Amino acid sequence: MVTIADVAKHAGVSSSTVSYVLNGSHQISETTRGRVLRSVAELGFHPNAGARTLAGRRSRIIALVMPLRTDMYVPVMMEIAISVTTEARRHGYDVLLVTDEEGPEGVRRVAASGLADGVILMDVQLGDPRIPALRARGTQTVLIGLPDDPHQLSCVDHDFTAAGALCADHLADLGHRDVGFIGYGSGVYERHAGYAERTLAGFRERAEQRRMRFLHRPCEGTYESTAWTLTRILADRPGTTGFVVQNEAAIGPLLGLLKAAGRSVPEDASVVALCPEQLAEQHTPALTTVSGPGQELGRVAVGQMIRRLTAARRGEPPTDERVLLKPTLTIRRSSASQPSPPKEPS
Amino acid sequence: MVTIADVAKHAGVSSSTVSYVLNGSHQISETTRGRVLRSVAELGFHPNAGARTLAGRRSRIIALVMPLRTDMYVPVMMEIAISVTTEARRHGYDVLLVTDEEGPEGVRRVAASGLADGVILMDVQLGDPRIPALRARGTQTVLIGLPDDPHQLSCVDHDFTAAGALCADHLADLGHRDVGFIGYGSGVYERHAGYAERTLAGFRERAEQRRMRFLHRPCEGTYESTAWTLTRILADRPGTTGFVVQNEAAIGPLLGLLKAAGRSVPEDASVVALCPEQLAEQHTPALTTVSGPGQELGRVAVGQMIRRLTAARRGEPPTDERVLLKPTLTIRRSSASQPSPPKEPS
DNA sequence: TTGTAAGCGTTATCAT
DNA sequence: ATGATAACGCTTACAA
Repeated sequence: MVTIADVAKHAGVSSSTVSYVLNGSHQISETTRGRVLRSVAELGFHPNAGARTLAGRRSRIIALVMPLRTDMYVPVMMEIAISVTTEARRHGYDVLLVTDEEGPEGVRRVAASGLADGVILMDVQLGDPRIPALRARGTQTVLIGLPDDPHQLSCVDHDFTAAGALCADHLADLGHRDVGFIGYGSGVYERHAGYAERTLAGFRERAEQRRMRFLHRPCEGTYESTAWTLTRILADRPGTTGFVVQNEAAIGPLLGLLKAAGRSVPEDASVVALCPEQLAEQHTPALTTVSGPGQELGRVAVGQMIRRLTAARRGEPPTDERVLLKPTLTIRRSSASQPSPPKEPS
Repeated sequence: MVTIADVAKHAGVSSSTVSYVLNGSHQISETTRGRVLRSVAELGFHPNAGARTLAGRRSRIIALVMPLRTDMYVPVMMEIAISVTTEARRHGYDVLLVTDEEGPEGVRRVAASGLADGVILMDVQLGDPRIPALRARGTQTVLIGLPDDPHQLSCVDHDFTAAGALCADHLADLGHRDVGFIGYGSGVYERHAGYAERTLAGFRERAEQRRMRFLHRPCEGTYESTAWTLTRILADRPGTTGFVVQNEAAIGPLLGLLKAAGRSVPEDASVVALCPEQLAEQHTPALTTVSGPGQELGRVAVGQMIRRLTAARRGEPPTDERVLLKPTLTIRRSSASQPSPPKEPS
């Protein structure tokens, strides 16, 4: 194994000088700097991670905690994991994957052992037990998702409220008066998953402002449950012409069912999907979507973490940032204006 | 921070004794063992990761290298990542997520710095440049996917050949004579992705044995490409009654198109999907599938890695294991026997 | 069975 | 701008 001492000898300097060059922690003359760097390359030196961590009191590792539960859309989680990893690398950090199978003890372990310098938590629940544990330790924490109490941590999430509102606006703009909101399975609402509740709230408020009537129905996403959901909506409000779908799994079934019911999209019914753009073109007709920037979530989270870590190292109090990413409406072919609404008394 | 010395003092023993208890590396009397463990719990001691790594010359971290490219089915990658992580934990290891964005340099860095004790590579390509780098360093390596040269490493994969054969057998058993194989996009075959080629080869061989005729057509998975693929198959072989779909994205479109074409499933056409069980029930009719155990892949890979690491630590040469996981045929409602094949001259 | 002490390879402090 | 040197907290021979 080639050590920093080997490099120092090869370059004819002391090992501290090598360390300075590699960490940029001191001013070093261009001459020696060049010599050191050449030696590093020539010998193929890779600083020992354990020694660095021990001596420097930081691991340059960020822990990313993933939910085991997968009612969240899996490709989205993956996208976040990858963007977190690549962004972390850009800042010289590596990412440790932690599942919450270990529960709160897992994050405690990686934080307390100094394995990770900070923790990014995905899919935060209301009253999440991991958060007090991290706060107590003073561990730098970033949340993807919004907590009840954002004190002492940073967080970033999609602006689901705005996403819901955007759906409502779009359908209202098109002249729809009665719309159905096909949500996630009821379990998701029972756990008070923030993304589901906020989307619905944003939609509800805007729908009311725009004087649309709407029915919200949970849906598990199977063909049968989608059929049942659609049937109920159409039974309760036969005049429904607009649909918002949040459960990705229900999109395919819904389109099939509408066609089967003789309602063609977008002529007789408009569908707006709350889903990643990527899925939009896989359906027929291509879906009008409201979606947030998936990659951005990971990038922003890492940025927040780096800032916290940097501040903490300088002895400054980290800033508790709170970012909501604006969603985008992309109009494709599954939504169209509702040409002749039956006249009704205002 | 509470150190091993604190624990030792609190328990009235030496720090090595604490270490022995925690690592199980020596016989320790039950009495002292109990006392040490109690002190550990009472003080909330978490051994410092950096120090352990430095002194023990191992990090207890396994690097998992994920492909950035996502033409592989994303939920499957996620499933592997999670099963690798949870299984690694059961053996006292953590998992470092590495994307191959850094290229071969990434794995080199992680291995050479001692950040990770071993590397698990997903989605291996023929002639993968990362493998020689790892081999040269003597880094313990496990592949998920089959390499051209399995020398000095272990590997595990689904038995795609068997999966292809299973599809052929099932359709042959049902009496189908003409079948269409709807594959991945042509890019996948051009890169010679092992899983695609092996599935097709297994299917082809068995189909020939069973005297079935078949057409293989690549398919990008969009509705349009699926329509085009189906049209071509039916134009070339109007008598086609069986379909094998490997591209998950094409399943939904295919079912829709068959229905639209007036061919009901399974009465007029059987569909067998090569996909995770999870997807099977989301479609109508529920899909007959041939699928491999997703979780198992991660588990086996970690098992292989642990064995390699253990052997290496003992100075023994690790065994180069090679495991292929048998797929399972699950008959659901999308396949049925072809009742009256038109008589043909044998 | 338990204790002593020598590393492990860096970083950081303090000189120069 | 560079160099000595003392931590950093644990593991592991070796000793007792």
